[in-house]
Amino acid sequence: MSETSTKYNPSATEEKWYQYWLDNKLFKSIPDEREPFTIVIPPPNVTGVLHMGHIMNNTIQDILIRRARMQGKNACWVPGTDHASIATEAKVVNKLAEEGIDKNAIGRDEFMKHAWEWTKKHGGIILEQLKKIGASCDWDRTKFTLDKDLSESVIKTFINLYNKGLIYRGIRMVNWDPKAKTAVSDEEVEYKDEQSKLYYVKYQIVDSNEFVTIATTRPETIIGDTAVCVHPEDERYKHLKGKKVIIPLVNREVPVIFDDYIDIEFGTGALKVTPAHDENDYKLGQKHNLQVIDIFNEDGTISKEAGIYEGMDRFELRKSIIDDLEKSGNLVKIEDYTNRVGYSQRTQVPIEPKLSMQWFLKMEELVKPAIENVNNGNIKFSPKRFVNTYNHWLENVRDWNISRQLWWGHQIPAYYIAGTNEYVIADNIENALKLAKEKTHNSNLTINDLKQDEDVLDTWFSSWLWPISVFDGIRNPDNEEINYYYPTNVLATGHDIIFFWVARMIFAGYEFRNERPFKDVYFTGMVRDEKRRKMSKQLGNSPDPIKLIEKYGADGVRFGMMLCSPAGGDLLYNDSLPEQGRNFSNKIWNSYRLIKSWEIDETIEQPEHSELALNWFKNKFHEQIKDLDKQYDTFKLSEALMTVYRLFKDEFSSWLLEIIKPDYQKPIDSKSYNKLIHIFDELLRVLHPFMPFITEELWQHIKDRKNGKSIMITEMPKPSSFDTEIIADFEITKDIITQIRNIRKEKSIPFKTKLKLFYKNDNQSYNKTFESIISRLSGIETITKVQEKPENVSQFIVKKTEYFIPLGELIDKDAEIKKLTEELNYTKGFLNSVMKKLGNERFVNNAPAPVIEKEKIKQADAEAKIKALEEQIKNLKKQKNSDE
RNA sequence: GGGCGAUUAGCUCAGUUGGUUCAGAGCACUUGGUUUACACCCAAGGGGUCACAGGUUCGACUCCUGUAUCGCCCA
Repeated sequence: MSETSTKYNPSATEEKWYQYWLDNKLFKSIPDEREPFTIVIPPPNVTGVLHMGHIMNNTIQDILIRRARMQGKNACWVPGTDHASIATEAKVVNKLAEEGIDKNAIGRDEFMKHAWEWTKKHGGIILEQLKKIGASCDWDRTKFTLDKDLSESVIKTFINLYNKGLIYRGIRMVNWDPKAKTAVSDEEVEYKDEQSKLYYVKYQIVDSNEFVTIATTRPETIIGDTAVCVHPEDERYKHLKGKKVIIPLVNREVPVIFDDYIDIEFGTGALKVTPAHDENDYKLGQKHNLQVIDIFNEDGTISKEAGIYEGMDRFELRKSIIDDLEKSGNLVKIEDYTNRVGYSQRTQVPIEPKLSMQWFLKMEELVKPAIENVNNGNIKFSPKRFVNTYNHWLENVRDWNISRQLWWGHQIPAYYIAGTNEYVIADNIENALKLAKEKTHNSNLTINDLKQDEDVLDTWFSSWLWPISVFDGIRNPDNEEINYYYPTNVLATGHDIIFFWVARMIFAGYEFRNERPFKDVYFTGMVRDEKRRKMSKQLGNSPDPIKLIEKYGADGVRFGMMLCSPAGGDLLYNDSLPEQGRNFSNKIWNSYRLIKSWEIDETIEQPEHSELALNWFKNKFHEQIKDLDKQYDTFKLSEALMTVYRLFKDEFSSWLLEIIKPDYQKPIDSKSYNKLIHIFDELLRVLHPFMPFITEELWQHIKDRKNGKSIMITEMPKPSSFDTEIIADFEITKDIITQIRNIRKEKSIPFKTKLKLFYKNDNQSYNKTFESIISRLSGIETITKVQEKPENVSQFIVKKTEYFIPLGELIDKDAEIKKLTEELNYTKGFLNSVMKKLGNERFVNNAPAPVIEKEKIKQADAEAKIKALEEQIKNLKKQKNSDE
């Protein structure tokens, strides 16, 4: 690209360098003697598209992996995708529906063909998009959770856990998604507050004209009622002991039962009991031996068992049944009521609690090492507070429903034996047959007598193995790769999947490797818009990341995402973020242009100011990268970026370059130039993890680089010792320069007009080191020490030194007096507060000596300053009077 | 209903074991600038009773208790 353009053009360089990195296999990792640094990507849904959350999450991972690589570690970032059972199946079902094809009509095998076709067509797009932001994944390692090796790992794991007695099959109350027609886990249910109604319905008591009134939010389920329950202590209902009531409409007689589970205060104190469709009712049903009537089909329509309303939709039923209850005179009243309704996370339809035959994984023992090792710090969470959430969940976790009534996924390796109630668990049908023959003692069985379970495993039952299975550590537990790369170093993921994924990976790690899966977990927040709303397609508030990259450059977008994403906190996105990133890219670009524009002259001496400034910057640089390392190590990446940003923009561009910059059309000495190039090189390296493309582009430009070389594999600058005094002195120098610039501005004195600077200080603390820099940056021709203040000067004080700039007639004495008086008053107030502290006997007696010492220094400084200010004001007033 | 966390400048956030590098950063804002690297720029500046009320302490943004508001997780 043209080096003369004042604007950096990202699109021209990004593709070039990404391809260069790929061509030179710079992302590739194979085990060697170096220390490994491993990250496994949170696998996005295979048919998903990149959104802002992915950008943030993967930028973080890329920053960490690029830094590790530059620290000489063997950095390995494993990419891949997740088959996302329910989400992908839903997409394929929809697509087929549009073509008029019904899933069940075509059957499992045919459906799977369509699903694979869909996956091949849409799969992997997201990985291509990740390349656009510069993700340095080892693409040769790309995995998919339905790959042969990963699938075998899942099946092997299932068999292993089954044989250990940790997996069982049984009828349980599950969260039923009537749209996807599958059970979902507790974690896949989202609860929402809803304005609904509380219906009061009266049930007639058998052999009586009396009624009992119950309150319910779900009148439609009364057709599945098998009891009415009241509290044993409730005086209102004691006479109902041993009685039965008649369910309206269905006219079934059911018992009145007594249980202290009932909340006497709620509604009428009488509860209808529907064991098939409510968790608590189910428990009551078991306790009191109640009949269970499942009134719903798997699609949410009314079942034959209900007796009436068969085939009606559940929402239709609610309307009908209210009408019917009203007609029959059983509806007493309706009240407004707010209750929480569970929705399926995937399909967003209300969940129906339903009894169903499912496979479960026992959690109790499995989670113990997971709790222990997070709490003892073997696995660190950033931010720490997520440990509480994590503990709370694990301590109350219920058995994991791992079966799904879907086809897209790992089919459960259970084989039912025809003519029996037996089944066997095996990795393939041949082995299943062997086991079946043993189990039944029937050697005549054939494959045709076996039928594999129709269900597939929960998607998370494959992703919980991800850090192990991508290195084939399940099938070959002692292979070189798993031994080298595992445990991984950092997991960077959203806190919304702490239970779904993070916790499960942790206990999987201990169960299958007896080792943590990662050392650190960095939880990211969610990307929201400025109004804190979630990014969503419906709201249209989610920008297309690819368009952003085109507009602001990948580096600009990365910069913007990292500018303010505290661990665990949400990122409020708006376009000014990548805009800042783009502006910064441009700043870097122009710094390079400036340096490259200079002609180098070997013969000229290095000016003093350049030597001093370069030496100062070296110290400043090491001070800053020490902070930087600390920020990285504590995962404060936004702060780390800010450190680098300010180091480059303020210290390097605004101070160092301004000092070094030769006069117009003059050459630069070669010594300064070479040092500056070295500094620029180091800055680019420090910047590289955040902004990989522009840093590569410029790194390749500043010197001749051999083909195949890359900033990616250079060494990250390491902090070394630095001189704090030089840094502090330079800060004072900046202060002086700023004061002089202010005087110029106040008096409208152009920079070209040279000024003289005088200073007066009675003590010896004055440091002359940076005088040449003061001269250069503030247009001062001489700096002279004086014993007495000269006349007609503008003045200021930095530390204990007074400075004067003679301005002749430009001096407005009244304004000077006013300025000085304001400062005097402030300093007096300050001294006052210090004296108050020192006058407090209890402070002097109790505070530690260094603290008191500091206060005394403050006192002395303030007193000296007050004295000087008073002197100055007095003199000015005297001069003013003599003028008049 | 239970738990966790927050409340600091107009906005988004830092503030590490109580004490002058503790009231900070970036953006935004105001003012000035045709200083030939960059207006996607430079320089300077204003702006906060650290949610509120108590307490501990010589001393509290920091520790404790309570109140209010908000957010998240779980039932």
